[in-house]
Amino acid sequence: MAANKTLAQMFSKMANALEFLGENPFKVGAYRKASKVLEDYPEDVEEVYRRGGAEALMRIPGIGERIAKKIAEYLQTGKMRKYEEVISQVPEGLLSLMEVQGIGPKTLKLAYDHLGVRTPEDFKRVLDDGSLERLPGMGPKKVENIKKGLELFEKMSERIPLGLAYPLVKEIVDAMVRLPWVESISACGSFRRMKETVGDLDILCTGTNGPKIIEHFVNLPGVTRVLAQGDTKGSAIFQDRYQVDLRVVPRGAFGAALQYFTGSKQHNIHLRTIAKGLGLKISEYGVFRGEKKVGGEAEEDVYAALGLLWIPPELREDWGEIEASQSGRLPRLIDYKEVKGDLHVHSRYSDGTMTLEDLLREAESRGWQYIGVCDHSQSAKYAKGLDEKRLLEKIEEIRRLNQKSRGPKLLAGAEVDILPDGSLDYPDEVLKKLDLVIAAIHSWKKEEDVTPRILKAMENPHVHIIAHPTGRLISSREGYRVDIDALIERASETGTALEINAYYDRLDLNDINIRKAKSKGVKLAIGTDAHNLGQLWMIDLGVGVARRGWCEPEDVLNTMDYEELIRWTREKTRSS
DNA sequence: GCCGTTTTCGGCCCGACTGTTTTCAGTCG
Repeated sequence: MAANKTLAQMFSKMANALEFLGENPFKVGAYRKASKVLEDYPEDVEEVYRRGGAEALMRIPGIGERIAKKIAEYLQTGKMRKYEEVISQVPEGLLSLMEVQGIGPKTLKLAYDHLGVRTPEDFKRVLDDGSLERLPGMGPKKVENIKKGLELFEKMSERIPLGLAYPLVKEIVDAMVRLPWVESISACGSFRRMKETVGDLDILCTGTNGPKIIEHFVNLPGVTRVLAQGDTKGSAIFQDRYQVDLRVVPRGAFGAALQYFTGSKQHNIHLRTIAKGLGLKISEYGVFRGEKKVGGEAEEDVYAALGLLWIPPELREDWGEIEASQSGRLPRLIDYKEVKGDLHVHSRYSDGTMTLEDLLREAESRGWQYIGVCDHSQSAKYAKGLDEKRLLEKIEEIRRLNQKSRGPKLLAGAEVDILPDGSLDYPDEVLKKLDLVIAAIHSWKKEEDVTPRILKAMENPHVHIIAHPTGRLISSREGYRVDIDALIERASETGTALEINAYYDRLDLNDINIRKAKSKGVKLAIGTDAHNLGQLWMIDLGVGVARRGWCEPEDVLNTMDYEELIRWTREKTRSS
């Protein structure tokens, strides 16, 4: 998939450069769209091209004849003449400033033409020495705004893992909903879509006293800086890191505004295009036919006006959900409440802090039927992996507790290392005694392709699930080298489930790969990988990405009852 | 540059906000 990312970056840079050069804005938009599409495209374009040439590339939405040709040129020669030509006309470093709030192509061009600005350093200089301020169309306020934007950019340039923002947003919403003036409130944006990382956090509410609501908001505990405070909009930085915007809208427009601010941008553009064809206009204020408002209080209005079924936020990426809604083929997504247990946690036996009793109590309070206790295996020394003797002790304790428990049960499990030769870290006689076996790669050599190891592990009938299949960490590492398509294929053949590791920094598999796996009939298993009680809530993150991957209840093991699940594991072992 | 049950040409989502202007340009979401 490396080519997808590289090409996406090239087209994005070209879009910026062309915009700077004053090209037709729609051409700029076309490149930008192509970039976006490639970035999210679930298949390797190199593969698409190999299979069907430029023709096949053109079947990707947003890729036409010209861009397909450019992609083909790049894949064949490793170069793209048009790219080099365009980039050579602009100072590359300067354009990176376009990511800063308040700086756009026109401002950069102005500084470039009049002041000879060529680098970000040049730009900062003319910002400080007053020469930018004196140019036509500029002024003290604009300069001040750009300075603020730069400061903010340097401090918070990276996107935030969803799981870090999640508790904060819940807390803010909980605090706000208690105010007497607030009627309804909801987070929106990529947060509501459960995207694995989020940028700004947007919260929307209706109420009777906008100024009061905003005032309360910017004074919440945790606010370290107030960026804006008006009658209907407030913006604040929490904990020196999270920018949260709150908007108050009229009750009659709540649905339209929620739809609008939830996005994604591509999804909304697509909807508006359809609306236009029907002689309707959709905005954050409602659905309009001419001057007449025909809907907007509920989000469903917006979709209904276009002849569409309401689309769950997690699907709104313009990945085919609009077409699915049109034809009545939207998936019946797994619901957050349908999960009956967690399939991957660590107890005190290995490197967790929870006792087995803690886990039973936690399961009970969550209304779960089971928790899979999957401690590390013997070669995971760093994580206090269990040797066979300790493992047998653990199994015994679980059996004893289960007999006493009239409510939830624990599954005697293990997260077994896949050794360098693809064999497992316990012999089959031991694996046989477990309810649940999750196999995982935890150590690999740099540059090593671990695909053969995982494929071999899947041949073992005792393995039920492959843990965190790609090994990526959202904030810090790309993951090991692995052919995910081959994994999915073999998982499908052997009936092995793939994990959706719900730990906030993993979310592995991710949405795109989940959707691929689902389409091949592979079962998914959600596990939080929790090591303490404060991490089990992340199961919701796992369900969120499962929903983003179009999962229905029957695609996910965690929707099974306890007996059903045990039956599935035994069946899996027997039939492989 | 893309795209087509309104078009192979002529559209392309669209409104708010801000600041700099006296009617609009740039930027954002």
